[in-house]
Amino acid sequence: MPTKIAAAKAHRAQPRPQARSQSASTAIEGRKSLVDKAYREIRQRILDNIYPSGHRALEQEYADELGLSRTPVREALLKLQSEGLVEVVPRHGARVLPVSPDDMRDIYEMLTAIEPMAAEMVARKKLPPADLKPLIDASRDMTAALKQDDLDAWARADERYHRLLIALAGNRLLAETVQGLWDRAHRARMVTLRLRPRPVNSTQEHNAIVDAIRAGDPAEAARLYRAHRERGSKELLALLEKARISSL
Amino acid sequence: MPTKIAAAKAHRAQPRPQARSQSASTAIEGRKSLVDKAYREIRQRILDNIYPSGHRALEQEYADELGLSRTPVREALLKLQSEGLVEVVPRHGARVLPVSPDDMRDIYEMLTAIEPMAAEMVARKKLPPADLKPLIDASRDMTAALKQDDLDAWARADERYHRLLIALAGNRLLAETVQGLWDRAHRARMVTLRLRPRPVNSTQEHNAIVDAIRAGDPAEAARLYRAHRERGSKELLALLEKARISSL
DNA sequence: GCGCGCATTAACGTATACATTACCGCATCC
DNA sequence: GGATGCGGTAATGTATACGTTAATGCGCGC
Repeated sequence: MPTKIAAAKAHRAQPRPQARSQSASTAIEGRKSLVDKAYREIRQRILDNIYPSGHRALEQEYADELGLSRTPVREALLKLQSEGLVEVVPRHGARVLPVSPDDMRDIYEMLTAIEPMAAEMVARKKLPPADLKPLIDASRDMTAALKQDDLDAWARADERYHRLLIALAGNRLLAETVQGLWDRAHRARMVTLRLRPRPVNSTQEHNAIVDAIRAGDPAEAARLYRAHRERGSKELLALLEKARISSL
Repeated sequence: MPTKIAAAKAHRAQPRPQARSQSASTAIEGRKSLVDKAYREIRQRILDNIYPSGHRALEQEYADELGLSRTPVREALLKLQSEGLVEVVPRHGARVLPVSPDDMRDIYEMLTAIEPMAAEMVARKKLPPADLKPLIDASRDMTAALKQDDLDAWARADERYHRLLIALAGNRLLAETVQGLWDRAHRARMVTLRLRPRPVNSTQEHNAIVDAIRAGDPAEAARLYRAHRERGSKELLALLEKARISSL
């Protein structure tokens, strides 16, 4: 076997010196992989609009921003692409995908199909009240947030409510699919949150759905949830249209 | 800028000499990326049962079999994981995911939620008969295949029917989601195809759904489709249970 | 004889090296 | 003036290097 000599070469990228072994510093808390860190960080920045719709950057640029090498960043971007949040274009970097009203319509059609089914399944289980407690809490938090005009808190409780409900259905595939759809629609929801009247209807509807579930009435739970989704969807799309928003 | 010297070092891994530049040999035909090659090859081997359900191998082993390095293989495996075909377990390699009856239940619950919605949307469109022609053809092919006891042809026409119907709904997200679900369930469907009575009901139900769509009756189309899915799902799961099939 | 802990090792996660190649600008030609 | 082709450059895709760590087996203590 020939001895391999890697000759010294000038290279394009500036020699970013990088602390390699940081095991002593981050002791317990930072246990996750760097792929995961990159994934979560980039995802969060997209959802928080730090990387706004259309934002585009090269793999190396994301890597520099996060203090990582390209490898984990690349894997994270591929995952985000599979979830529909970014688009990786070979020589142009990864672009944060805009969401058009048409996209929103598609997303809400899917949610209108899936979420009522989840509610139906939960109602059919006739769960003990203890299991429904977190759902009821979320519902109550929505009411409270609304009373204080804290729209962000309201939105958080809303998301929590839906996430809990979906989880109770006991179908992981369904839960993950719905979560992905919510992620895609997140920015649009945040924008329209302040363009629309106070979400009093939504909050009442959530309570009604919980009631139907507690009563063990699957058909009614599904019907109410579907009505909830259809109303919300219609309002949202009308808002986008009225505000002449062509993409978010 | 400091000149960087990479010193020659001994390394643990045996030096698997690898033809690096093969641009002259594979001129035109092999245009795809190696990630894509790995992805397609591994996927095909899974579908062809060359890598049967439960098959497990290390990244390096897949790489050796395909004559690639770990990098593209790893990306391909991650993609296959996101599609639900394999599971990557950190120190145990990538395992071809068995599909359990529980998995089938989850998949069919999703389909039961989504597909009736698609039928409803199609019915609401009141499409001209010409657009429904392919659907009707597929339906007719199913009847014909059944008459000839050609179960494979029947299954193909069945898949075609559903794919067409889904496509007519005009929601790409929905279509892709459903297609992914069908793919996951494919192996199970193929196995049970010959364990069950001739699918006479299915075929009739398909015709009824087309009729409802032609009549422009969304509620009825959805109702029929849902009934179709629920019956099919129940039959399939009962079969798996009776045959004591714990995974496929 | 059994279980616990340490050493060994190999698989992975990550960083880095490097060849290829698409893209961009510029110069030349029509 | 505009199109076209060429060279330079930079971004990617892939290979490889390498540190960390989980799994495994063995020895020692009980």
